[in-house]
Formats: sequence, C-alpha cells, structure tokens
Amino acid sequence: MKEKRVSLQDIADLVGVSKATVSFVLNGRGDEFNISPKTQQLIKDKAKELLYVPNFFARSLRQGTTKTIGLVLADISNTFYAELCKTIQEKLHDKGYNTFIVNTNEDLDLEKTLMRELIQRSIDGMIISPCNKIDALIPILHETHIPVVFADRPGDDQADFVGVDNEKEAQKLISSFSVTPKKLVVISPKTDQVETIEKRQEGARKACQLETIPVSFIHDIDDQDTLDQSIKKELDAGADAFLALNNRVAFKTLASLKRWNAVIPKNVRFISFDDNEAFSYMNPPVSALRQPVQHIGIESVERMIDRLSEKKTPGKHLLLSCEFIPRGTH
Amino acid sequence: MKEKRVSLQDIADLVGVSKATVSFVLNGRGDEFNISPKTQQLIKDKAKELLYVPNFFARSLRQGTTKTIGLVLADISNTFYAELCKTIQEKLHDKGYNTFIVNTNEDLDLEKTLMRELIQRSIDGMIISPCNKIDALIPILHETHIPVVFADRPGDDQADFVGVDNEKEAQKLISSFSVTPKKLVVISPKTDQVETIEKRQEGARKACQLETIPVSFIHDIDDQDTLDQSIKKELDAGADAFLALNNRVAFKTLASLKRWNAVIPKNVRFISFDDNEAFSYMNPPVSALRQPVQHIGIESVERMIDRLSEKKTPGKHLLLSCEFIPRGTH
DNA sequence: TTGAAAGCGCTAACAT
DNA sequence: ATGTTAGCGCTTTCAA
Repeated sequence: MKEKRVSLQDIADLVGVSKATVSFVLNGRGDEFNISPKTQQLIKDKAKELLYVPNFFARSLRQGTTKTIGLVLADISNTFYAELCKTIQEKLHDKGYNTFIVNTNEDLDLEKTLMRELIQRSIDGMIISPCNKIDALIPILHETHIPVVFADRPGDDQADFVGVDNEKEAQKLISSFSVTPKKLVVISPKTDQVETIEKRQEGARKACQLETIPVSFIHDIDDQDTLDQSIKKELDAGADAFLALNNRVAFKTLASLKRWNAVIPKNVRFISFDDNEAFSYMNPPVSALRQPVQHIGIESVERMIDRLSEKKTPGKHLLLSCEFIPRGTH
Repeated sequence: MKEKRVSLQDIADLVGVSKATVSFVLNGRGDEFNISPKTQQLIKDKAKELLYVPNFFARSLRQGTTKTIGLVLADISNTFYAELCKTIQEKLHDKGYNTFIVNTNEDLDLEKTLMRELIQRSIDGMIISPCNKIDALIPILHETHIPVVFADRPGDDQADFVGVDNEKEAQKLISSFSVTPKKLVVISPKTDQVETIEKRQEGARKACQLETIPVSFIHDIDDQDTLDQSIKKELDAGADAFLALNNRVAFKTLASLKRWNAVIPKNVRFISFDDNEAFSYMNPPVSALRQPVQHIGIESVERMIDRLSEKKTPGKHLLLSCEFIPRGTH
C-alpha cells in the first residue's frame, strides 16, 4: 500500500527524456520550449497512467512561495466565525490561494502555538481574528515578514484591520430600543477580555451616560443557572432592557427571560449585538445588529492580496457599518 | 520588508560551524552528537537572535512526512460541521497532527479540486464528509495511497466510516411523535442527493409503510415562499406531523408552520433530525434527534491514527447512536 | 567533536 | 527540440 509516490524522474526514465522536459510539458509550457507534440503526448499519457501528482513541497521549496494563506479563528463553532471562514476561503480560492484554517478555541496559548505552526509552513500571509491582545502576538509576528491582516478583532495601529466600530455601533444601538430603557442590563460572553466585547461595553456605557440611563453589566460564566439568578436580580431591580453582546449569550439571556416569564417586548425589551440564523425564526423574532460578516471576509482578502503584491503598506483600518434588524423584541 | 528568511546556513556561517552541526543542535540532538555545550549555546543564541524558523517544506521534502491531515467538509457554516471540525482539529492536535481544513460548500467540482490540492500537499491522511458520491471520488483517491476516513457521510464498504445509521434512526424517529401521525410530511434540504439525506428519507418511508401512515416529501428549494406554499398545501390536506431532515431546513419549516398559524404541538407536531444550539431556546423548544457529533469526530481521529500507524486495514464501519431530545414540539 | 556531501523532487538558466 | 545542471533548505551518513 505504501508504494513510493511517482516522481518526475520516474516519468522521464520511462519515456526516455530528461525530467526538465517532463516538468515543462506537465506545466503546460511544452510549446513554449518547442517540445515535439509526440513527446508531449507521450509524457502526458505516462503521467496519467502512473497517476503522477507533483510534490507540492519540492515546488514550494524551489519557488519560495506556497500560495497559501493561514486563517486563525477564535471559535469556528460560533456562526459568526464559521460564516467569516467560509467567505474568506471562497474568495482566496478565487484568487488562486489555498487557505489553512486553524481554530484557537479562544485559548491564548493554543493561539500562539498555532500561529507558529502556520509560520513554519511558510504561508504567504495570515488573516487572523486574535483572542490574545496584540502585545502577546507581536513577538510571534516578528518571527516572520509575511503580511498580516486582522479581521473582526483589531491588532494595533500599524497593522491592517477590517472590522466594525464596536464602540460606536453599541452606542447607537441603545437608542434602537422602542422605549427608552428605565434600566439597562448588558450581558457579555464568558471570554470578555477581547477588544471587541470591551468596546461594545464601552459604547453602551457611554450611551447610557449621555442619556442618564442606569446600566449594569453581567458576565456570562458558562452556567445557565448562575446567569438566571443574576438576571432575576436585575429584573427585580426594575431592569426593562437587555443587550446581549454576542449571539451565543443572546440565546442564554433569552432563556433566562423566558424562565422568569418576562413579557417581550411588552415589559422587557431585548436586542442582540450580533445576528444569528435562528433569530428570525424565534418567537418573538429577535431584534439584532447584523455585522457585515461577508463584507469583512471579502475586504480582508482584498487587503491581503494588495499586501501580497506589495502595492500597499500596512496600517489601513477599514471600518464597515452594521445594520440593525428590527424584529420583534426591541 | 521582504528580507530573505534566515536559514540554517546563515546561522552556520555566523557561528562558524557547519549547517549539520546547527541542525543537530536545533533539533535537540546536540548532546547525542557530542557537540560542546559552548558551541550549542552559541548556536541557540544566534538562532534566537535571528528569529530562525525552520523551513517546514525542506524538512518535509527530506523526511517524506508532513504530520498534517486534510479535513474536507461539506459546509462549514452548518453548525453540525462546524462542531465536527472543531472536535477533529482539537483531537488531531493532541496527537501531534495539524489539520488542513477545506470547505467544499456542497459543490461537487470544488470538492474534487480541493481534494486534489490536499493530496498535492502530501498530507499524511484525509478525513472527509463528501458531497460527491463515492464513485466520483474513487479516481481521486486512487491518485494517492494515504489513509482516508469518511466521517458522517459514508464512502463505500472498502473505506473506513464513522457516522450514524441514518435510515434506522429516521425510522425509529417516526414513533417518537407523541401522537401517531395521520399524515406525515418529510422536508429535505436543497442538496438532497447526499447519502445521509436519502437514507433518512428511506427510513421515514419504511416506518410509514409499516404503520400505514400516509407520507409525502418536500424538497426545500432555497426560497422560503415556495416552501411556504408547499407546506400550506400539505396542511390543507390534513398533514399533522412534520419531520425536517436537518437543522437548517428545520428552521425554515418552523417559519412556515408559524406563518400558517399551526398550533404546535397541539394540532401539528414537529421533529428535527439534527439538533441546533438554538432549538432549546425557541418557543416551544424544538424536539430533535441529536447526532453524536463530538463522538463522530473523536472516533474519526482514532481511526485515522490507527490507519497511519498501519495497525489496521481499511473497511471498518463504525455506527454511533443518536439521542432523541424530547422538548416541546413532538 | 565537527565537517562534507548526498539527496529529497522540482524548476529554470544555460547548454547543446 | 531536448538535455544538463545547479540549487531551494534540510537531515543524515560517513569521514576526519
């Protein structure tokens, strides 16, 4: 079963030409080098017969390029990233690049390990939505000179970034409630030291300050019952508006509200920062801020391609707008 | 910016030793070759200073192994596959393997292309949930001799497979309705020529035959309104039980039922073959058959590792059981 | 203790 | 119209 893979040399030997000739023909440059049609056919036939597959490594080693982009994602099982991943891979493929996807699972150490592994593989570039703070990543990024584009979660000013203005969007969102909240509760996901979530919190805080709305913050701690108790307390304290800071925590918050028989949107209003396929099917359908996921993916790829062709220098920050989807809970 | 990457030779030159020596030291085999501690330190320091990263391709080329498994997925934006992907990557990483994930987007041609690209990269093995029929893939699989494990969707008898007995599970599922249906409607996703969906249809058909329940089949055709009309027709014809064949189409079916004001589960009962994170949060919460996603991932990896160590020959089919999650719609 | 050299499979400049 | 050859960066055997 473990026969050695067929190499250029094998074909060359069997056809009775040199491996250079075989290389030319198989790369479609036979005519360019005036290889006779007869020889070309012979070579092609033999290659097909032996199921020849070129060795990608040998080629990369020789050419110094891999036509591969590394994609580092924080949580592939979150629909947001899954969608982002899909778009990016599609677009990169259109541009002739392969994508090496890795999932860091919001694990700071794993992220570093995986980034190093990607760099080892001589990827041509890296698109990343980091879970680490940029400071932790800088030493790693210094180990390489490939272009890096941050998607969704920013790096620093010197690095490319495509995403949304989380603070501004969150701030605007507060005024989307159909009734000005008497008391707002903001629920954050468990892993909340990430830049995006912090910005969203900040935006909400500012909006509430401006409009003098009392606001409190709850951090999801992975356990539905604890969350339920926190929410109960807020409800008892007169909270009438809830803002969930991503789609995962939105589900959990809704479950809590249901448990305490909150009547949405009559007595209590709810908005999710981050949309989900299921929201429109729920009862009542969930009002949410939709991030331009696909757009983020497309622009990240564009940016990467620009950087690869060295037409652009790093440091561009592209902020895309979100869209509020009014459904039945706001 | 595009300075050449530091190579072994660079370090060797600067330290004043041969690149062999450097290679030994950097691979932690310095003592084994009796390299003096002083030289070793010198080399290590220089490597760190220059941010040396070994060239993975050169190494792979030399060693003929890549420690990389290709993972071919049909639709990464479907929660089922996203979860599978996450598990598989985690487990492979534990075993010292990297994962090269590609998403075929249920596109038959793209699948073939991507599989070829994986093979070109000399991956050590491939885990795949194919969208193509096995016949279409056989020629491609013949181009290589690496172990292949089919996950979720089977290949053929000669190939390894880890998944679920879709036919049997679907058949059993029919008797999970709280009331025996007067008329059952089975809704399939758009891409329904896949083995798993066909088996589920078959299972439902058999169950209905045995219990003499009239059954009809609807194929989702991507347009909610058309689906709505089909479902309306069935409702008018007295359909009182609906079985959705994956989580995506479940949402759409529920939306339809809501549109026509079907009272669930009083007048109409609903079950989804395939669970979703959101189901438990819906109103009423959706009864569903949960596939052992993580288990499928874990076993696929186990199988792959076995095959890689050549302890096992191919052809093992592992069927895992599903679990019916009774919630509020069945 | 360390170095020299071969070779993994491929490409491309240079010969014939 | 085709062949020869020199590497790409690394590992490893053999020699010194």
